[in-house]
Amino acid sequence: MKKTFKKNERLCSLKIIGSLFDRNNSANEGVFAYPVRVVCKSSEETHTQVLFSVPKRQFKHAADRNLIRRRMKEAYRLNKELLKNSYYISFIYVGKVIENYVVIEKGIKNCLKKL
RNA sequence: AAAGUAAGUCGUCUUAUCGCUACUUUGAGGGGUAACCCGAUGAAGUUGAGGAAAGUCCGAACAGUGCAGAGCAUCAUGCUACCUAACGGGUAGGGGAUAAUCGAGCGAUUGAUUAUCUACAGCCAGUGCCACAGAAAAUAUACCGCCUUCGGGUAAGGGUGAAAAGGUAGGGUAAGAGCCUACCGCUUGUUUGGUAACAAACGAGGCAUGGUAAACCUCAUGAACUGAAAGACCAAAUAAACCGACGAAAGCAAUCUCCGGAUUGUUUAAAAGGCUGCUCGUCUGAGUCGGAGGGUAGGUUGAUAGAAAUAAUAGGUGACUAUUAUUCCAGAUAAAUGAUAAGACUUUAAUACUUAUUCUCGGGAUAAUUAUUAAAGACAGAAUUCGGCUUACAGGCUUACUUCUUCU
RNA sequence: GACCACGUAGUUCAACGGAUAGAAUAGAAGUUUCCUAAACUUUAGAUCCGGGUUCGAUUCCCGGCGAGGUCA
Repeated sequence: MKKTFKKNERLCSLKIIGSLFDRNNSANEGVFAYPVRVVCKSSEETHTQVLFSVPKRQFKHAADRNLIRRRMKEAYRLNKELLKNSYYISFIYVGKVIENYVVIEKGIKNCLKKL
């Protein structure tokens, strides 16, 4: 499997995102490994679709949010062969400080292993 | 040479591997009669954040709505000239305030230099406010005082206060007072200089006008409103339904007719609505307004060749402008510029070596050079686009000024 | 992206340009009680920050900072 991350691997549909964050939907499952929280559900499509989110409440500056999102994206790109089935996944950063790349990669790896 | 201040300017770099955005070229194969289309999480190449991209404080472009027009309201600005597409921005100039230094005069006051600041139209159009203190805070009906012919006259003195009815000196007077004189200040007229703000000179007025307009307000100038979630096109979806309130008048003509009427057209009237917030006025006119609810919520465009950038020359004190040449320099949309490794550069700290200075000469302290190790490299991320302003910012460079030290 | 309002004691709110910035609660100390509660007495507490206008600013003006809200 090639280590690419193109447009069709990203989760863009507003409807699916809405259903993913609907608290009443029992199909969603959650996984946690510091500093990342994962909300996901299984999909019928051939590719797994992913979104990354960093809360504005914790990180005020857009430059910080961009940095964290890019590190998470990189970690997912290099480790996504760990996944067997296809999912809709949202990665949410819950750390209070900006962690370096090693810590974020460890968290993403653990999440993907649990799935 | 160092430090500080001000202005301007730059604001990390190189290589490798993996990956992202856009564009160009290519195309295993598939579809189609053909033109051509699709196209491998294909391949190759080029390209990809800022001086503030930020705050959203001003001004425009652009777009929509509206536009017979008039008035009012509302908002903004406010010394002068210029720059500019425009501006509440900038440049140059004028006036003013504060502080320091050096002067002139008995004094009131005032001249020069330097630095900093300056929302700097109008309280002789009107209205309001001016706590406490003080006799009095603006129409001085005078509290004490002074004088008196006992009717009154009088603002010279009265500790206050941010502010007290022009000031200083002299004359004058019953006591006083611009009542009079000189000087200073103020107001005002003329002339001269300057594009103008304004300045200077020569008169005139006895001074009438306390402060406050970042108080209401007046005057002048400007502004129609909304804001890319604007707007245009394509696709998809559906509901001309439901509930409540208000309204649906009359004439003529044509058609249909079960002769009761119904439909359509037209004229007048009218609920209501449009025309920015209001009024006048004006237009449309059989539906209008409100509630609750349903559906859709994808794509293309707007949207990146411009009041563009760079360089040279010319004009201007300057902001800036003109001409010529060259260049094409992000275009994402749940939102592209990243990760890892190695190296360079800069800064800081520690250790070691060497040199210099100094001392209580055991050694220590300070400064500089070199080497090694470690840490750090700011503020901050395009979202339609420009011109400004404001704010954040490690460090480097250039220019000017000031201060002190060393050397010549 | 565009736009709109707000900031006062620990908390919820007041306050014409005139000051010792007020009230209710919460806090602290004391009185009362065998102890606690209630009650009473006392006390310490704040104008988001920096400039300006004014004799004087929580209030007026400008700039920042913070925390909110609206839109198809």
